[in-house]
Amino acid sequence: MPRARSDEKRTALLEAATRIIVTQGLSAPTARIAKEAGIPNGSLFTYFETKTELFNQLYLELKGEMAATALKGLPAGAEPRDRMFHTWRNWTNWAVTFPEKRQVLAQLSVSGKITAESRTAGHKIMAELAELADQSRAHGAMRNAPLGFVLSILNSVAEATMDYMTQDAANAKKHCKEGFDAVWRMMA
Amino acid sequence: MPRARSDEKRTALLEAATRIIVTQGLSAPTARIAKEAGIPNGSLFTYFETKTELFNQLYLELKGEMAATALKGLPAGAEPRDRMFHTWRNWTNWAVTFPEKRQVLAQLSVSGKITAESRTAGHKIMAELAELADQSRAHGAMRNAPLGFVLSILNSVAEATMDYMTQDAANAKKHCKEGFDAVWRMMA
Amino acid sequence: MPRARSDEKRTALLEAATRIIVTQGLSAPTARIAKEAGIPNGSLFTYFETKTELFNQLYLELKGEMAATALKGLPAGAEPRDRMFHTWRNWTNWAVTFPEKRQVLAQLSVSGKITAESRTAGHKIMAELAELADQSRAHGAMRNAPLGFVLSILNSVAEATMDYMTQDAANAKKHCKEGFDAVWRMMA
Amino acid sequence: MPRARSDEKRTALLEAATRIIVTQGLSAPTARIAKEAGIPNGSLFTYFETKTELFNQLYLELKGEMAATALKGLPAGAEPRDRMFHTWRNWTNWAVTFPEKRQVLAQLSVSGKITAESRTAGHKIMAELAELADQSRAHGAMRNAPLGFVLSILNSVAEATMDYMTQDAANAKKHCKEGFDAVWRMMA
DNA sequence: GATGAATGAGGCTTCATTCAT
DNA sequence: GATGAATGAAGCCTCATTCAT
Repeated sequence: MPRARSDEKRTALLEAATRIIVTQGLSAPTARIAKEAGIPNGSLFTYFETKTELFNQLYLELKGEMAATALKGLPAGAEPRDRMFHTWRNWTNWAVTFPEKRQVLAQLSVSGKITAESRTAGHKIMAELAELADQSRAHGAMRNAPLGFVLSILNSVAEATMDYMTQDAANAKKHCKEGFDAVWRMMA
Repeated sequence: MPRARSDEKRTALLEAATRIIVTQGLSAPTARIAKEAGIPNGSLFTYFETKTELFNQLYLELKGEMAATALKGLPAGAEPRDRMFHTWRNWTNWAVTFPEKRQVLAQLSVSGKITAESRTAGHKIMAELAELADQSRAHGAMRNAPLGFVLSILNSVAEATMDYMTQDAANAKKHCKEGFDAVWRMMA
Repeated sequence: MPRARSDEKRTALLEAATRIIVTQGLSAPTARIAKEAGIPNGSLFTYFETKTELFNQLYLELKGEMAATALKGLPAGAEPRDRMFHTWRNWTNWAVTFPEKRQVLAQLSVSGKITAESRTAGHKIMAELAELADQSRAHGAMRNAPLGFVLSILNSVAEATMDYMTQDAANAKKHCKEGFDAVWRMMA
Repeated sequence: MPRARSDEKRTALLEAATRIIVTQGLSAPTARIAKEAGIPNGSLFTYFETKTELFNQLYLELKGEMAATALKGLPAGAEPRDRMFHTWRNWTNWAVTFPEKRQVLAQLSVSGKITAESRTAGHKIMAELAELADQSRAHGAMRNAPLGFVLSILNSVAEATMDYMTQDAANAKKHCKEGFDAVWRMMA
């Protein structure tokens, strides 16, 4: 694929896709996405070879943004628990602030359209978070469980927490803390 | 007296749908499903008014089977922890034994095609499990958290556990136990 | 076709068809008509071999009712003009009283589903009216025009009059008279 | 620059529709129409959003052509009667020359698929003819009747005349004259 | 490169009619 | 005879992708 000319348009397309997918699902027509981005339908394929390719790039984009947000300002020398909580708070806040992004990421993840390469790349993006989790559980109850399992649980409790924070936004902070405490009890 | 509506065909259709959706996703053609069930395409619509209706009924069917399996043989007088574990084992085993059913249920759940009515009915089906969870956390760390939150976490850890049991079937039993211990630590 | 058992059901079907066709057009499903008549869908075909056959019989039924109403109470010894007006009034009043019947008759007439036999039969039903028209124009301006042409004009002006009477029901009587005067001027 | 929308194809589609509707009625498949126009089935929908939209545009097209033909070469300073007759002759001749167009226009008119907008637009197209009729009846028997009523009658007698001209083409000219005389007697 | 018209395979659903019960 | 489930052909429309301009 030749380097796309305008990065602006690429971004516009990705953002439009997010907005459209939230309301119409993954079966939303590419033409609809292009229109939302203010770009002619045919041009979408100058930026993404296929619809699937668009999905994969969007997946990576969202995952990257999520990870970057989660790890932003991570206190270097702090205790594991504090570092983990810092990340947890950033992470869940991102999800509450951008519920559409989270929802689209979830849809893409189960779509069957995300390639193994994308998933691997996605994991790499989350590597730092994985390391953090590994340190956190190093002396705890799950010290001998497979790390993948721990991460999977961590992730799923995070999802449940985000759900609750979104649903009951007034007490978001409290649910965030509760979720974290639960996770910490479980793994550390 | 005309031919009576055949429950066999309905079931055949539902089972065929499960098999086809696993491999082709929710966008699988209704004609493909009908063919798999050995039934003419038009007849699918005597049993389900629309494709979406088929999805909703399949969702309820699977959820029902899952709940029934989870609660089967629940020891009446036992300790909460034992009752909970009994259920947990049944539940995760069902998922490992019928990975396609689990996968389809997951796909349906995020599809945006499941109506609020179906979701409510689905919750009702899970009511007994909810009660069990409520008793389990009654004196534990999450005694004051909203029950919905607890259930959500319970469910998401179960999902993570099932993933791992399926992935590493040789140690399924161990992962089942680990998952349960983690959950119990969290809520009780 | 064997003589249908119940004339009541036949009539119910014909009346239901009229009601349904008004709102849904001739492409209304036979099942919908049967339902409206309170009769099982398959049974419709006990009374009418095909949908087209139902249309043809309905056509004749409506045409017959229209003609019978138009000629009811025709004063035997009166002047042609009076006889004609009597008929005209009955005719247009029928249309205003049963606009659905008139509309359905119109739809059927242009549908391309009415057989030549039905049309011929329809003309026979209107024969008396034709004779009346023939006498009316016998000494008038159209005395040498083909009778068919005269009838065609008579009919089309009647249609226009009915439209106006229906549209402006408050002055129906006036429009009825105006229409008749116009026709009379034209043919007599 | 992309391919420009081709007016030729649009016209081909409209003409094909006319030909097909004459023989198969309004229920003719869009695919059949596209094929007749030598255009792929999907492309029909780049020119007309829906089948109904195609019908509405065809209706307006035909009505426009009819009106334009009727008023062509209208003698500016002539007597009302002459102006009216000029129009009448053009009008009925058009119908005899293009019986399919007339028939299709009739079918569309009663189809229930023509929107109120289209009808209004159709009336506007006929506005000049309406004015002509208004002048013609200004001092005649129908001077006090609602103009709409007069137009309706004018139109229906025209239809009857066209029928007869088509049916008995050898005497078309005579029937044309007879029809006009009848109308003139009626309104002027 | 940018544009948007063009394509045609394929999907969901409808429905007249038949026929098992 | 009465019933309503069964059938499968067919219709309208959608849409990812291509390509003429």
